[in-house]
Amino acid sequence: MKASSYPLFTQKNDPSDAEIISHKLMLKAGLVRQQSTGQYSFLPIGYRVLRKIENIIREEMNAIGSAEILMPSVQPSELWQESGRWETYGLELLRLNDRHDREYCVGPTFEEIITDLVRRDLNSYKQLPLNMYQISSKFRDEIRPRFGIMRAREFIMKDAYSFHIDEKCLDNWYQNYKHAYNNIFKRLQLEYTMVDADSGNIGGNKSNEFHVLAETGEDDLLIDEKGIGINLEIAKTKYHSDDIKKIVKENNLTHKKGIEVGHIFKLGDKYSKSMKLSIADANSKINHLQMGCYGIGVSRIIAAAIEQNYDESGIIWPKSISPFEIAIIEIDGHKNESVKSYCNQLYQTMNKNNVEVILDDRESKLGNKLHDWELMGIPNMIIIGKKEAENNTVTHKKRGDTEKVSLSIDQLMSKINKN
RNA sequence: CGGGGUGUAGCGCAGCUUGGUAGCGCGGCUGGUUUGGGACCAGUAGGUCGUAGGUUCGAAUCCUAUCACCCCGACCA
Repeated sequence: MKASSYPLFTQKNDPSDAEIISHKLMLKAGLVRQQSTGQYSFLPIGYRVLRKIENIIREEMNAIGSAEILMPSVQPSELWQESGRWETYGLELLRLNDRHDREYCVGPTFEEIITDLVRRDLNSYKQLPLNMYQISSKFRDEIRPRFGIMRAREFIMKDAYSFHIDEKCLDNWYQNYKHAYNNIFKRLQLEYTMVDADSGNIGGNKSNEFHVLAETGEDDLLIDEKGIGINLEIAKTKYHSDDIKKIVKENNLTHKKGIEVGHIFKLGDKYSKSMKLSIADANSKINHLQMGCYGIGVSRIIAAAIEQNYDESGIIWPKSISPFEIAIIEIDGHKNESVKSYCNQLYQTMNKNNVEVILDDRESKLGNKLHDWELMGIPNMIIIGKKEAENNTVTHKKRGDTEKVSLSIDQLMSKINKN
């Protein structure tokens, strides 16, 4: 990509309607723009980050044998009436009618759709277990959306569903997903924790939450040194406050704030029962299927990652989700043909080596360009002017470092390949 | 839904109390001088002041209604 023909939307002034740092920086760095309350468009830089996160999730889902699908987001009321949630889900469910006055809702979650999908096509227990996931927008008509993309009405979620002949199989797969989730959050390079949790409106009897730790988190967590812990809200329902104090002392737990970015549930037969999804097992005994569901707030992870990684200059992306690996910053290329062609050459080399690079060939001053790429959080900046073009070197500056290092192109490439 | 607040140029804001037909900074464009961390000078474009109605000779300003957005709370991934 070349910046001269790539839509960037950085701003110099702080946006007025943002409170928390991630929201401010996402607007300022031009990752998103608000469309209406709780709804955002992803601009090129923001969408690249989203895609990076999606791909990590995809790889780990595929690795445990969960298959990607895509389901329609406008869902008929009949299925929701069958599960009982047409009544119980409340105002958060956005309902609408089509031209024939048939009732629909915009999917906040997809248990009904996938249960219906599976019951139509499942013929034998031998086809089990089934594991499928999708990455798509969900709509929840929140009472009060806030903090930008953190609590949006329309957001991107990965939702996986599993179907099993018995609880033992569900338990195994629950562990598989747990494992995959740990891999995902490790690869995202975020400081996170997994806690026991309540399963809320979704139902079932066992669930775990994954939280990214950040000051601005909305959840209160009690965590030990290994980063394992419990959601305080859940602890309160299970224990008396005196007992909680005792547990905190005995286990040396500390209070931290978390942003919930993942939640996995054992649903049991909640949906298979209400929606009549059953099958004969090896003994010809008819069983309701055991189900699990596994969510990750993909778009929320962007905000969570920023809450955890920023400084006064802007975002500092973990390498795994940075929109670009490297920004080549050309100094006055429009006035200096040798600088321009030298940059171009380096840019081509990087492209050939599959380095995710953007060449800043805009007619703008060095300071402005550096400020932009620091704001956008690009981990590596390569500065090239007359000096570098003449000496066949590059100047490398890492995001967050103050000093700049002069390198040969070979040194630079091997440095990149090492990472 | 209860409480608080804000809508004026692409972004950030002033003007409103005390009505006289809109201004500042940043950004944009043009020209020149600069040039290795947000340059300077000159010029220039861009707003029916959220919307509708009312009061008035005259409304960004006063009154009424309405919409949108932000923050706190209940709720929630």
